[in-house]
Amino acid sequence: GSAMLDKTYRPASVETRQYEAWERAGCFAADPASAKRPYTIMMPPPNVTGSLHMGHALTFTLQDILIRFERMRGRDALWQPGTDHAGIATEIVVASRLAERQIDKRTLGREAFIERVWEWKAESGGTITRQLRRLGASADWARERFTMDEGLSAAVRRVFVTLHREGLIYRDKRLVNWDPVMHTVISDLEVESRETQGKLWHIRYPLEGDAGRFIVVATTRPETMLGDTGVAVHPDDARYTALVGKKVRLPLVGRLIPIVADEYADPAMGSGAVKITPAHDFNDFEVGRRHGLEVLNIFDRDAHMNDAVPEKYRGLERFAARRAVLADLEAEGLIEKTEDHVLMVPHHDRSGEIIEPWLTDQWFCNAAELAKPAIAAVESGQTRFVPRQWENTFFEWMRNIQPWCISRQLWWGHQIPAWYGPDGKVFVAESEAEASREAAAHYGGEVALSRDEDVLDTWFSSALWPFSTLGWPEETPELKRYYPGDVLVTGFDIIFFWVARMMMQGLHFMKDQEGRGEVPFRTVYIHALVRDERGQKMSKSRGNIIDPLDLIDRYGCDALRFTLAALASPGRDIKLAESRVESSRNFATKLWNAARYAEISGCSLKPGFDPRTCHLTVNRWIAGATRECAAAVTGALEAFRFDEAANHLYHFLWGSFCDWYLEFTKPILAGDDAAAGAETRATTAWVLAQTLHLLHPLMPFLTEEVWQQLAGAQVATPGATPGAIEAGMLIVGHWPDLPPELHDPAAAAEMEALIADLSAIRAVRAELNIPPGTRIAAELRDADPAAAARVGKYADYFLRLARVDVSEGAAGGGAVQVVGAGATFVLHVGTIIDLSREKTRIAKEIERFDADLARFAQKLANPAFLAKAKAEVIEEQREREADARRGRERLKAAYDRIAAG
RNA sequence: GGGCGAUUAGCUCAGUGGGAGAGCAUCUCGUUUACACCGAGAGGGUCGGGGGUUCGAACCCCUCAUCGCCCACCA
Repeated sequence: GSAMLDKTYRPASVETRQYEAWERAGCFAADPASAKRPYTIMMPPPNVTGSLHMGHALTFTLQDILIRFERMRGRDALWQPGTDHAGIATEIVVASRLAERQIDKRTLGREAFIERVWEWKAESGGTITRQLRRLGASADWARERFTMDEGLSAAVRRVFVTLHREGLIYRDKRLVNWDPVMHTVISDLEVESRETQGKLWHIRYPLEGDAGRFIVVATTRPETMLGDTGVAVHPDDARYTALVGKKVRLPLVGRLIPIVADEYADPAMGSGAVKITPAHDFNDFEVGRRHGLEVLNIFDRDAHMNDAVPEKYRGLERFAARRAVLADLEAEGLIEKTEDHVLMVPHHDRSGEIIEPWLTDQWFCNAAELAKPAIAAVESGQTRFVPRQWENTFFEWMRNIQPWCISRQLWWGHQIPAWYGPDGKVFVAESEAEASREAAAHYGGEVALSRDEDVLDTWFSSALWPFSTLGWPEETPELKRYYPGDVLVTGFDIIFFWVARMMMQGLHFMKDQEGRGEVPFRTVYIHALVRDERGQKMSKSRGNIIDPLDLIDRYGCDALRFTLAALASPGRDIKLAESRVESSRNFATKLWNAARYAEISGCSLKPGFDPRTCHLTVNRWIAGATRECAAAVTGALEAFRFDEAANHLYHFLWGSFCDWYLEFTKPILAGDDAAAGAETRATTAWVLAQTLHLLHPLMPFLTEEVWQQLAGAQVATPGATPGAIEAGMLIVGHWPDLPPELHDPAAAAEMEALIADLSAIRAVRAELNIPPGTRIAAELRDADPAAAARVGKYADYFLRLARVDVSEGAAGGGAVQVVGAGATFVLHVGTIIDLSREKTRIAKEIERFDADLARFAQKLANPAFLAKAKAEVIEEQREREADARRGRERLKAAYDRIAAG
């Protein structure tokens, strides 16, 4: 063997070394030429300038678990990594870094600014991928992509041009969500409504030609009255029927505007009359359209008043304008009343700025059309969501989807491939040369074209990720082999932003041999968000951020990974408590020491060893338990139950293997029976090896380290890359597929009964404070044959693990009665304990049995139960009642004996 | 306003019709050579309230309460 393992596992020294070894040996690389079945996960590309947070740690841990699991199951695993240029987010970061140095983005100019962004990417772009490596992510880094790579940019242009030709991308003048500080439009999804304490002002609008009479409208945004072009009342509102068709004179402005009847007006709200500002409110826009009202834009792109308003308000920014308007209305006695009012104010989720509905020309994508096949694909199960409930969320949004505004007035991103001729005619093409040719053909000669200055929404390129990363529009072997992906793992917060759009684009552009659209992934696994231990969202402002790298430093990567997996129950947020990570670290140490013990005890893996050939019950038992654990872990991972996989492994390794099996077998290893010793050593090593395999996806570093120190070099793994074979790496090992015959029911029953006996005796000893070192003579009473045989067979276990000598005869003094599995143990404790205390203890236990018996009796005496319950349920209840009765009888006998002295 | 989810031990959470569980924390005992990041034990819960279905409910249905999230045009 190898050098003896250190006393404790030191993650830091192991992690870097193992990771580099894996990468060097090519273990992460997918192999398009392989005969294996492919397995693909597209990594959701993190922001290129980002750094690892707990949400990343969770999502990438889960993905890595799946990738390692399937790789070990013999699949050609591709985990496609990359980063996203994250248009707005990155532009904001770079602009504010420049602002710190008193440099204004706009003064700098477009080209220079973009250069600065590329510099910033070069500087910080490697951070996130370095951190992913520290997390153990086994992604195929040689295939790393960036959404603004030339290849991916070409894919973006091809998609844009194609959809435009198909009429699914078009230019339109509509109200959009405008950020007046960043000077860009954003999509509906990027608007975040925030509850705000505001006021509701009731304003009198004088009726034309009817001096002294008013119609009162209520508004939360009085400054927009300068752009009012109508007042709406409900057609059935009797109060206003006579006024419909009449006009009001707009205060401060003097324009005459009509009163129209529209169902939008809610008679129950305010006065029942509502001012209509079509250019600055989405609802009003629709009302205006229905009644042919003028659309009067009163804001410029900074949300300052423009020349459409009376001179005194021009140039005022929106809140200054509000104050001025209110003051003037007040002065004219036109404010009827003011109420406090809570309203939802739209903000840009990135910049935090208050959004202004504003009328502009933008590029839109006909999402409703693209959504149809995506909806059908989920309905038919071609793509399924796990947990299932998220399909409803997906459907709800997709069935009510609005046109997707895809242009942004930013600089960092894919510039829209559209060029304008002198007369404004647009030429959409994949390159400027192509646009020029088209223009020349159109105009009958060379003309100067100007390119559309806008860039595309970041999510436009992310939507293509499942195929653009594989080389599309080229027909690469990768594209053919790795599309569609198997699983997409992500949080619910980007189902709309990303998942839905990948579905739309994938189905539209990727076709199978029959020409039908192909989904980008078969399964969407949606995980929860990570919160702090009190359930609060982690945020800088709350100061409750837990840095995953900090946890990795202090507890090891495997401890963090195991914790996240164990907490990843479906449909629930993850509240991360550090104590949980500590407990996982302890688990890692436990495994480390079990392996160390195996090494010290000479338990080395025997190639070709088959545990079915074991003779000793204890070995047959643990081999069966290993197979049960393997089956449970495999099933759990197949079902994305990372939590169950973690828990099964925890209990098997710590409980069954360490607490019982290793303790049971110590005397065998120390004993004279060479055959028994050899069998047990081989079994111990075998169980450990299976466990290392099963645990590897969750704790890759520790398991790899232990594997190589204990067994790795001796066991070649067919099918692995040459470097990995040579190194005997666990990462490319074979996932345990253990035969069901390993489970030996008789051996399991015997060992479980033994464990029950020992536990019962230990509990009583502890309860009666019998010193642990005190050996006690014991004899059996009322034993059934199986129990008698078992106790005889395992006398040395009773001695060592429960400190009772079952072979010694009776001695004098007080006796303690312990009910085990099928027998009573009479412990001759001499004068160690107080008999009255023992009587009390037994009486308490009898009470417990009585309570159980009463329940069983009631149930079994119930004719309805006997008539309607399933036969096996009744039988089970009968057996349990019989067990309880036997237990009680033994205790009662014991009690009587004590009472009799 | 609509929708979804949660409510089980002090804390964090498993448990989809038939014996209420785990980890951590607490308490007791113990350093017997893998491990004190350990071992052996113990205490602790009318499973949010109410109603219903059922022979039987933590689990299914209804209802209420509280908390969280998502969507939405309430001026």
